[in-house]
Amino acid sequence: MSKNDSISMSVIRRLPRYYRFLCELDEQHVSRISSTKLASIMNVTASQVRQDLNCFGGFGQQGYGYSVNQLKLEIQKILGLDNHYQAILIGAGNFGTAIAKHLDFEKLGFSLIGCFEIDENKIGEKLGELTIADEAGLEEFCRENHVDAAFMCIPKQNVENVLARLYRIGVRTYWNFSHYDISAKYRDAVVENVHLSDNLMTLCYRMANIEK
Amino acid sequence: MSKNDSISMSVIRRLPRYYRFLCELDEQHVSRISSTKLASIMNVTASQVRQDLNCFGGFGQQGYGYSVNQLKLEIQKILGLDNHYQAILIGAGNFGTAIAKHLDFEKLGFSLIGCFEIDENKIGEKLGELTIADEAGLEEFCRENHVDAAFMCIPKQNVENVLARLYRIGVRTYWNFSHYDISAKYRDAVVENVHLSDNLMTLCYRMANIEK
DNA sequence: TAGATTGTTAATCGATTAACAATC
DNA sequence: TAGATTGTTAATCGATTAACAATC
Repeated sequence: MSKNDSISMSVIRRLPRYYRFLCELDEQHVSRISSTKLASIMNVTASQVRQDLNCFGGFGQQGYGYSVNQLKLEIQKILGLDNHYQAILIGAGNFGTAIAKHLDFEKLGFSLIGCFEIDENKIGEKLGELTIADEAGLEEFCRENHVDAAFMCIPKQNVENVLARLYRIGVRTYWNFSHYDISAKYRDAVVENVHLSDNLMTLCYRMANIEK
Repeated sequence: MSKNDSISMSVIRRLPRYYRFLCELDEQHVSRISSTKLASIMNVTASQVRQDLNCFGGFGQQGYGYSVNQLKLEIQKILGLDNHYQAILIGAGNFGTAIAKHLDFEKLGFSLIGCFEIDENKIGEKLGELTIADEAGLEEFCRENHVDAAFMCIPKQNVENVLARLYRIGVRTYWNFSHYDISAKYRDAVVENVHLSDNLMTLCYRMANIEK
């Protein structure tokens, strides 16, 4: 709605960060903030704050600034965090478990409704509210439940098989922790990759090339 | 060395991805590749590949392309992956454990030499080769061992305390999984953040705004 | 030599910052 | 009204892409 018209990815990827800072300010009962102050807290320019927010509409008020709570809610709506996209976890290893236990999916736009494993020893165990299910039952589950997204927490070599099955049955949005290149195989898939080792290599580079 | 002169972060952050693809090609015994082919595999432009690589020197050969193995080794060297930066893990919860078990630090420029926890139930347990130690012994450990970096895998509210202690004793490079804003507090710290929930929110946005 | 492909310069595109008129 | 601060346009900066001469 409002101004939209395909916002650039640079802006989108900054939104969660705005959201985090606004949530904090809100918790601290700060009711209004200027772009200058917000920018200084976030260590960006005030221009950028105003430009970014204005992609979606005029949330501020001249001479006053922005209402923290209102702006927070606006960004929440823009990000779609009020959704409950039904997601399943593929792989209940250390990573899958960590994610399931530590992220509050309901506040991030998702509901975790299933969890699948190949390791027989884990099948049947509890993971929070969920019972870890046999990956063999994946298709059946997806037929009986509407599944919007899959969180891929399995090693690269196991991705190809499950991915093909998920794609075939219509699950085409993935949060991918593996190094399997999902987008290369399925051009129309919506994929967000988390490449931890890439991130660590960047840290290594920076250590090896101590910045000015 | 060679051409350096402060390479832009956009280029740096692409290096790990080049590295991954080159490692794969190398494993598949592909010995040479042109910028055009590499670009098509990686779904980027050939121009970008050549520009990026040329930031560091002329690794290719006109009319021939690039030697996969040589290029891989060059990038490895540029990223500093041959280092063994001594790192400690702060927090042996689900995340810390997942990271410690799944990442091959030695191939990423690091050696994990210690692991600290506050939870008494976990202290003394094994985590791979390491024994989980009492966080109280952090300073002593850092005095006895050279520590280059800390992997922060503890909840936000616990970061402030440990961080101050780490900083005081001279550990100023952090791989940060928490939402604590390390750079705001310590401007000279070298920090790489992994904000999983930010990433998931971005996925949510994309689902809520299904792209063209 | 002819063909291929790099290294590199120049052109384009997009993102960030600065400036300021509008307005609360 | 005067002061503050936005929304928005224009200027700058940086990153990406295109083009092509150099050269293997």
